[in-house]
Parts: sequence; C-alpha cells; structure tokens
Amino acid sequence: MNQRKNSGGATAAPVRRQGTAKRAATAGSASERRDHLVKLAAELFARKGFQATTVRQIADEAGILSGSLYHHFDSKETIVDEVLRTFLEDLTARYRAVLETAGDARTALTEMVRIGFGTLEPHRAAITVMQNDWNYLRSLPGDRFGYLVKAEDEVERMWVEQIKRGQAEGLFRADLDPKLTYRMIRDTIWVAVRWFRPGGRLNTTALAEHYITVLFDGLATGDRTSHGA
Amino acid sequence: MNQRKNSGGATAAPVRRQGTAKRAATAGSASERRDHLVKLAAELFARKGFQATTVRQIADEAGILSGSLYHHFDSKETIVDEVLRTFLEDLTARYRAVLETAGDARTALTEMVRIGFGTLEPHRAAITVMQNDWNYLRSLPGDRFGYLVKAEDEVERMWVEQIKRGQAEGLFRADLDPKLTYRMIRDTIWVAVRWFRPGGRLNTTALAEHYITVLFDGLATGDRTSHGA
Amino acid sequence: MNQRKNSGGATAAPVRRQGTAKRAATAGSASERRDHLVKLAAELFARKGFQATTVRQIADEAGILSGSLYHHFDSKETIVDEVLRTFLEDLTARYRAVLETAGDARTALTEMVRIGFGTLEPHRAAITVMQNDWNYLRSLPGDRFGYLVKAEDEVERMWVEQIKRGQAEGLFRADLDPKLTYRMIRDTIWVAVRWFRPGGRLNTTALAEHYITVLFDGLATGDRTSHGA
Amino acid sequence: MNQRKNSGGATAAPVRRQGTAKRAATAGSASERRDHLVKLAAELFARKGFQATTVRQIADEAGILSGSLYHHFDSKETIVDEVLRTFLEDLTARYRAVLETAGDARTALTEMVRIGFGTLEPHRAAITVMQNDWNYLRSLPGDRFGYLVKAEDEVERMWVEQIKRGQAEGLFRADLDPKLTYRMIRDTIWVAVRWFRPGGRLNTTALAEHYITVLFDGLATGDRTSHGA
DNA sequence: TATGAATGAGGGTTCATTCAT
DNA sequence: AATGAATGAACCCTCATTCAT
Repeated sequence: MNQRKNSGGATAAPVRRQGTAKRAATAGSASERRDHLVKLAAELFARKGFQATTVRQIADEAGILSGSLYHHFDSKETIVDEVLRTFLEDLTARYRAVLETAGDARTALTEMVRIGFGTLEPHRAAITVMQNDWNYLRSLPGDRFGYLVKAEDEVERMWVEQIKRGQAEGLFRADLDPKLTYRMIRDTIWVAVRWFRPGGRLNTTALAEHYITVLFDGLATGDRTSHGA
Repeated sequence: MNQRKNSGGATAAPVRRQGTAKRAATAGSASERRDHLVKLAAELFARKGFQATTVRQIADEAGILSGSLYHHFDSKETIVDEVLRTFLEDLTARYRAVLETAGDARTALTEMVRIGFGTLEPHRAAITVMQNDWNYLRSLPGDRFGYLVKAEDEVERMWVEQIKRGQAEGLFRADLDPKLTYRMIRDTIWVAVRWFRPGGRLNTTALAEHYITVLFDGLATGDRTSHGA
Repeated sequence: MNQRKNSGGATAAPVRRQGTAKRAATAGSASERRDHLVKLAAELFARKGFQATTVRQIADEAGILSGSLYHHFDSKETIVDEVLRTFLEDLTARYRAVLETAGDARTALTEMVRIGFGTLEPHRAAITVMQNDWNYLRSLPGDRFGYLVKAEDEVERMWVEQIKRGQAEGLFRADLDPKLTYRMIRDTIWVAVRWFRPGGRLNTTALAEHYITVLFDGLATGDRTSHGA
Repeated sequence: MNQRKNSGGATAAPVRRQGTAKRAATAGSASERRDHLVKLAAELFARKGFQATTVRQIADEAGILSGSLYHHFDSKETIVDEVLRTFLEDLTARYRAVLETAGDARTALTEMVRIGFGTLEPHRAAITVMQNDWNYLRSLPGDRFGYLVKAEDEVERMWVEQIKRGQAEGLFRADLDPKLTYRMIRDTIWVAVRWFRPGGRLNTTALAEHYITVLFDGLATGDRTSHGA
C-alpha cells in the first residue's frame, strides 16, 4: 500500500478484470494508483460536494467496488484530506518561493496574485472543495482538519506582511485595513473557481492581469473625484 | 421587525412540552409560526450546511418532533427554498429602487456595493447558504431551484449595465471586461459573509466604504507606474 | 419514546400494518413496546451471541425494519445494555433483601444460592449473554459497560462477607479462601445456564437443593478419610 | 517444548519485512510455522473472542498480510478448529491414562479434577475460546464442529462412570444426580479460566486441592445440622 | 397542529476470502 | 510462501418522509 513496488519500463499493462465501469489505463505503482483515485474523488467532490459524493460513486468511477477503496484509504475523509493537503502544500511552497526573491511590496503582491490565479486550473477541484466544504470539514470532530486552519493562517501572515510593507514604503494607501484587504483579495481570487472554466474566453493569466489592474489602480479613470453619498 | 408576537385572537397558547430547546414565544398566526421555523432552519443551514442539517435538528430547535415539520413544509427543500427566495426578492427589490433614482454610473455602482454589504447582516444566514450550498442545490433534479439562476442573471444584467455605462461615460477604464469585473465585485462582497461577524471591529458600512475605495481607486497611491513582470 | 402514554384498559389493539413478519400482539404503551423489543433481542443474543445477532434479525423478529429499531434505541449496544442492566438490578435487589433478614451465615449462603438458581429461568437470556459476551462487551471502548464490573464487585463483596462470617462463626472450614470459594460457587451457578433447559428433568429449585447439599457437605459420605496423592 | 527452532537445513532465513509485529524466530519447517500461527491466533481468540478477532489481526501479529494466511489455512474456522482439536485430544488422552491405572472412584475423580485444573495453564487460550465461543461455533452450519460435541460426550461418559462407581462403592452420596454432579464439577473447573491468571496468588495445583476439599467434604465443618428453609 | 412509530433507501465501513503476480 | 489489490456480502446506522392517532 505504501511502498513503491517496481517500476520503470513499459510495465506491460496487466490484463485486469474490468469490473463494471470505465477504469482508464491504471498501470503503474501503488502510489500512482492511489493518486489516480484521489484525483477521481477530487473531481466528484468538486462537482457534487463532499457530502453528496458517495464512496460508491468514487468506486464506480474507478471501476472497483466501494469496499475496495478501503484498501487504499482509511476513510472517505482521508481522501479529501489528501486532496486538500496536496493543494495547500503546493500553494504555500509557491508563495514562499516568490517571497524569497521578491522586490518591493507591489511586485510581491503582484506575484502572489498571479500565483493565486495560477492554481485555479491545476488545482480547480481542490479549490472548489475548499470553497464549498471548508465549513463542514472544519466542523468535523477530532480536529482532523486543523491543519487547514493552520495553513490558512500562514498564508494570511504572508499577505498581510506584504500589504503592511507596501504601506510603510508609501506604495499603498495608508488608510486601508491590511487584514481586510487581504481577505478581499483572497476571496476574489478563489471564488473565481466557481465560474471559471478552462478553455473559455479568458485564461487564468488574463484573469490575473485584469484583477491586478483593478486591484492596484481601481476601476476609475484618472480623475479622482469623490462620489457617493 | 421579526416577532409580531400575538395577533389578537383566541390562540390560547397551547400547553406544550418544551423538548430540549429554547423556543421563544411561539404563539401567533400560522404564517408567523412558519416564518419562525424558516428562520431557525436558516440559521442551522448556515452554520452546518444544508445537507449536514437534519430535519430533526430543525425540529429540535423549534421544540417539536421532526414529523411535525411536515405540517408546515412539504420537504426540507421547501424550507431552504423559502430562505433563499426571501433573500433574493429583497435584494433585487433594493437594486431596482436604487437604479431608478441613480445619477452617474459611479454613483449607481457605489450604491449597489453599499446594498450588497448592507444585506450581509440581515440576510447573513441566507447568503451563507447561497455561498456554500448553491452548487449542491442547483444540481438537484427537477429544476427546483432554477429561479436562483434566473435571479442571478437579472442581478448580473443590472450590474453589467452600469459598468458599461460607466465606461461609455468615460468614468471607468475602457479596457476592463464588464462581466468579469462584475463577477469579481459580486464575489468579493458575498464571500465576506464567511468571515464577517457582527459586533466585530468593522461594521458592514465600514466594510462597504473600504471596498469602494479600493474598487474605484485601487490599492496604490497616486504614482501610476508599471510593476510586475 | 420515553413517556408512558396511556394506559389501563383494553387498549383496543390497533390495526397496524403487518410489515413482513410475525409480530405478535403488540398493543400497549410505548415502554411496553420497548420492553417487548428488548425481550426479543435478548432471546436472539442468548441464542446466537451478541455479535452474531444482527439488528436486522431483531427487527425481523419484531416485524419491523431494522432502521425502525433506532426509533426506540440509540444503538445495538443500548439494547444489550438494557438486557443486562435489568438483570443485574433485579439480582442485586434480591441479594440485598435476603441479607437484611438473614440468620447465620449458612442460612444466608443457602438463600443466596437459591436466589442464584432462581434467576436462571426468568433471566435465562440475560445470564447467557453475560456468560458468553461479557468479555467482548467489557472490551468495548468508552467504558460503556463499566457498570457491569461495578455490579459484579458489589455481588462479590456480599458473598465474600457471608463466607468470612461463616468461618468466624465456626460454621465453614477455616482453611478455605473466601474469594476463591465465592468464585467457584458463582461460576457453578451461572454456567448452569448453558445446559439448563426449563421443562427438563430437574427444575431450578431441585438444582439449587442439589448444589446446596454438595456445597456444604460434599460429595463424600460420612467417613472422612484422606484420599488422592 | 514449543519451539524446535530450526531443523538442520539450509533454510536460509528469508529476508522479510517485519511488519509491525514481534514475530520471533520464524524459520523452521512448514508445520512449525503453522503451529506458530495457530498459537498466535489462539491467543487473540481468547483475548477478544473468535468473531471479534479478524484475520488481519492474526496476520499482523505474525508479521504477514492477511491474504498470506490462506496458504496455511483454508479459513478462519480451520484455525480455531485446530486450536480446539489440539486441546481436546490432549485432554481426553490424559483422562484415559488416569482411568487405566485408577484405584477407587474417589482417587479417580481426584485425579480427574487435577487434570482439569492442570490444563488451565497450558491450554488457557483454547479453554477460553471453548468457554466463550462454543455456543457460536456449534451453531455454524455444516456440522463443522460436531466433533466438539462428540468429545464432550466422551468426557462426560468418563466422569459419570466414576461418579456412579463411587456411589455403588458407597463412597459418594447416593442421592446425587451423577450427570448433574458432573456438569457442576466440569463447569467449576473450566470457568476458572476466566479469572485465573498465572503468577497470581494461587497456582493451578493449589486451586485443584482447594476444590477437591470442598467437593468431597463440603464447605461445612463437621457438625451436619440441617439449615435453610 | 402535534405525536410517535414506522418506512425504505441508502450511507460509510468491515471483513473473510480470492487470485494474479 | 508471500504480496497487494480486489471482491461481495453484510453490517450498523442515518434520515427524509409518511401517516394513523
């Protein structure tokens, strides 16, 4: 279950009983099989929600019986855990990388926005799950998903730091609440997962640039007059 | 505003075992009782999610048995339906009112943002449900919640119209995608429901003004230099 | 579920859908229904063991669906809990009653033996479960059945006390280990449940008198010569 | 006595992952390996019950995977079969040996009691299983464990014979039911397995002598007065 | 308008067993 | 003689819903 068994080579796709369902070419090491299952599950979780997805559906998708899933995972929760953890690890790693080499605060923030939108496509399923089921998963007993909160806190710290730095450097308006600003940026990026579809009119790069423009310079054209009540 | 207590009639407050729950003064007309139940349910849906909330929990909260709920509602879906419908009707009504008397596009948009944030408190539960369970509800068979999509479309039309008008008037950058811009604004407002807590450091008015500032004029201070890669 | 609802009178056995199975006349109060179910379950537990008995079998026996059992009980464990608790409460109550009015130690012990055998018939199922499944139930997590151990300790104390008193009074051999002696007596009585069948050659009274004879005066006839190695 | 370790051959102690468990020296002939597995399983069966013990647990204990057990045994039942059969064969053999050379009935019975207690330690696991799971195993379809009943019958015959002989010889009370008496003796001995722990205050020899005293001469001191109701 | 007992479908999970490798 | 992936049946339990009272 957890030792890489072979591999390297053509692995001569073994003849395997087909079960009832599709089951696309699933040769490869044990951990590859596991990853494959996680991917299938993530897709379902994203489409229908964690709770509404049954382990039987996941198993069907993989062409095995529901009980067989438990050869690979302890529980349904373990699967979604793996989905989210993978995403969060990738995300925080990318943030850290950017921050090590970042120039001024605006550049850093710009890069971070790009990273955010950049995950939209490769991690679409995970982000969707996080958006929709975060509330539920966090409420589960046993602090099973406590790391979610921790990871989020770390990310928040990174963003807020840059915003504050930008204010100190005179690059960003001093009258803004850093934490609040971070939240708005974060939400704007992630919620896009709800309507963003790859292959549509705009790709995630365009999305990012669009948002960067609005974020830094606003909707308005040059003339800064007061409006509203 | 939400607890017309009696109504002047014989209603002879029925002796009732109290069950385990609070259940404040529950006399009154049938429709008031119904509204009360909807409110309790909305709170639970918001806190735990629609699926994770059982009809038994709703009934408990109301101090009755789960079967008794079915004297008021056809199904669990009917309840959430009422929750969402009420919210959407209020929201669209407010938008229409503003648009009838609005001045230039920027003023109109400003007001719309204020309306958005303004619903955060009174409709917190409904918005939360919409954020978290929209995906699931929409996927239910029978087009039970098709009106959600319709309402959303109407709202989108209103916003996009104002954005385009603003661009035409030269108030907003011409290089922005109106639909995309709308979505970002919308999301930023609604998702706030996830972390906004009444009584905290900032009230919804402050939130609105904060966002209006960033939205129109951006994060950056005056010097519009190019940044990023 | 837990309030006595009516009763007293002929209760006009309500017409009720028959489900799929037998279901003997089950009129009466809610708690009577519950008791009935417990009795059915106890019988099955005794016959096949707690683990080997499925909730479906219990429900079948009652003529309802397995899920319906959960209207009356929280879990399968709750049912066996009720089986054992009822027995233990009856048993300890009887012991206490005897001990309050007992004469010398031998009389007390005699009565206790009679009580023991006397429970064999009315509590046959419960005793059988206790004999066969004690080990398993005790090992369940959460100290769900800790009271079993407590009740057993109390009973042990009562017996040992009488044995010691008998020794002090010069009625019982002084060279016997009281605790050990108790255990042997206890086991001899309870295990009889394994082979005792009501209506057989001997009833429980005869069993008791038989055992009392051997217990106090031994197998041997008068001549107390030493034997064995 | 139970671990002829090698056997003089190349056996080239196979490199084997150690799993999570102990697994002392496991080289040796196939039948030794098998015996070892049976012993591990017996221990688990005794501790947790036959049904509650999973084949996975047995395999874990042996440091192999559950599927691998099926190279040694046809089924889980086969394992417990072996556990019980071994015990019963040893037991009846010992009884037979004693009976061939026995003197009077009292001596014979004394020796049989000693044998009984004498198996408590070496066959603790098997006896425990027999006590707790007999009921279940006997109920399994296919008469798989019919030999259990047969062996028990044979043992009963041996005991009852001696008791009757003792009565005929005038050594035992004539008013006792031989079969009933046998059962009580048997039960008293075997159930001791539930609380007997090697290394405790009393060893099995002391237990036996204690019981022999009570059995033949009773609890009471010399004065045979009538008691009870 | 409520109760309370029941339905019936389905949920996640367990587990002895099989079998290609 | 072992692995590891899978089976398939069954298990306990949940829950929206129904309905006679």
